[in-house]
Amino acid sequence: MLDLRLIREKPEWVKERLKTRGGQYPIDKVLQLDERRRALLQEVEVLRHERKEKSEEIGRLKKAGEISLAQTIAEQVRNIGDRLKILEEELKAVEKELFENLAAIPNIPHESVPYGESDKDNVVIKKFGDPPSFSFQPRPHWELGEILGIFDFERAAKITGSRFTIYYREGALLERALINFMLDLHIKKHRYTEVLPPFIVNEASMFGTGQLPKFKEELFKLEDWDYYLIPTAEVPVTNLHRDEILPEEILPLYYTAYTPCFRAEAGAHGKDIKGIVRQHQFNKVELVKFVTPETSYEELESLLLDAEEVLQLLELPYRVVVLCTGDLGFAAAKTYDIEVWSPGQNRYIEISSCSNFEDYQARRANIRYRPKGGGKPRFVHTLNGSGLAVGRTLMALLENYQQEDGSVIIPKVLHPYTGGLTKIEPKKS
RNA sequence: GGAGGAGUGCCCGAGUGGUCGAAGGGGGCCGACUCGAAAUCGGCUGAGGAGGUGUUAAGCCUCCUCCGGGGGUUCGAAUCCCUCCUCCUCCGCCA
Repeated sequence: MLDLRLIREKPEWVKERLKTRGGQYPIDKVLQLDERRRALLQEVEVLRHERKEKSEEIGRLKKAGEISLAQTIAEQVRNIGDRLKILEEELKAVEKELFENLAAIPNIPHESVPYGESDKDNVVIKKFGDPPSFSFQPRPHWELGEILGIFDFERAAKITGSRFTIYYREGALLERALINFMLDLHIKKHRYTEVLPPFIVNEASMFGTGQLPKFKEELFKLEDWDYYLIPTAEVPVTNLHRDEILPEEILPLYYTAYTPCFRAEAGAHGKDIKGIVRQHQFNKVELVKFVTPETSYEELESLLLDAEEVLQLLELPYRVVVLCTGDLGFAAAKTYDIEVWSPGQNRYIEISSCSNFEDYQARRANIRYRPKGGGKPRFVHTLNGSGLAVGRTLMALLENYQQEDGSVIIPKVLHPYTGGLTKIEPKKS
């Protein structure tokens, strides 16, 4: 949520900055409702004050035994009450509409974000490693999965439906190894605090991070409950501190969480239908930070490096792009995507998204901190990034470490997590 | 799932229709005492919003809202009624 005061004071600047995202946002509507709200509020407050004073007067008169005078005044106050009721209802309606419109406005892109209309305008800012060269035609991971006997899409479709996968043996082991490897790296080396949150959250949490109300069609909702399956650990972890005032001394807070993620993938028909790239359920290790406003852009850079290190240690080639204004997510002010190289599909595929939300989520979720030495609470800045999407990491690992016979070498850093397994051999059958 | 009990400020805790944004205590901050500290004494110490003053600052002033959430009764609600949520105790069930 944007600061209403900012919109009130610099409407033209806000409009101009939001124009870079493309799309239409109800700034004028907000301004108009804000004005109406304040006019009504003043009227209401005058009446409330009058009612309060007269009610107190009645109390005094009754105590003094002036019953009939008290009744006369009570009659007057009833009239005030009737008028108030009408005005308060109108005020409430205006506030609701104002809130809804304000909540529909996305975050303002940071000034360092390049202008652009779509993902084609994103800018590559760094590359790590070179795509490996193969003496044979590298296979996509779903073919390797077949050879190795570690994926089962058919039975997953039977049990649930499309876009679900079953992992067997080394596939399941490797997924588990990757989760533990990533968590250990972030916990021990990068000093994040491990969290294992609920995978189902309520509506207020979804609102806090910006998934609701606008992106409902991308979520799985539990029938007859106002509960949703999380699309990312960002939701429960950022909402850890919803409606809290944190002492500045404990900032910055770093959290890492492994969770499954559930996404409806509405509007993705026909996209990435093969393999494990786009699933309704996938595993992810997430990084979340709560920081002071002054440090949030440095924190974004270090968050990105923390995520990148996973790929560096796995020796998987990747590049980092900065999302342009037109491709930026709703709540983000700036986002870096990490894209890993897929030899089997001959393209870079997004494996992490690291964003600074500034105070946009903090305002929606009411997450503040008390400055050192006291003073008014201020909104924190929140950040998060994948560290990393586990399924896609497994995909990259299979494709980049594949051998001609379909076997796959397991990189050294994972050996402590695979019980000594160093290579996956083709299934004998 | 059934039966009871409870939710008040940073924490504990009083308040059951009128001047209560809320006694008292703890904690924290400031000051006095002290070479310094402890103890003691004094003062200050919730959040949000609207308006005024001020350089669209700090500060100051006036007012409104908030005693788990929402709704209602009343001239007036922390206090009465309804409803939802959360926590605790007992029973049942269960991994």
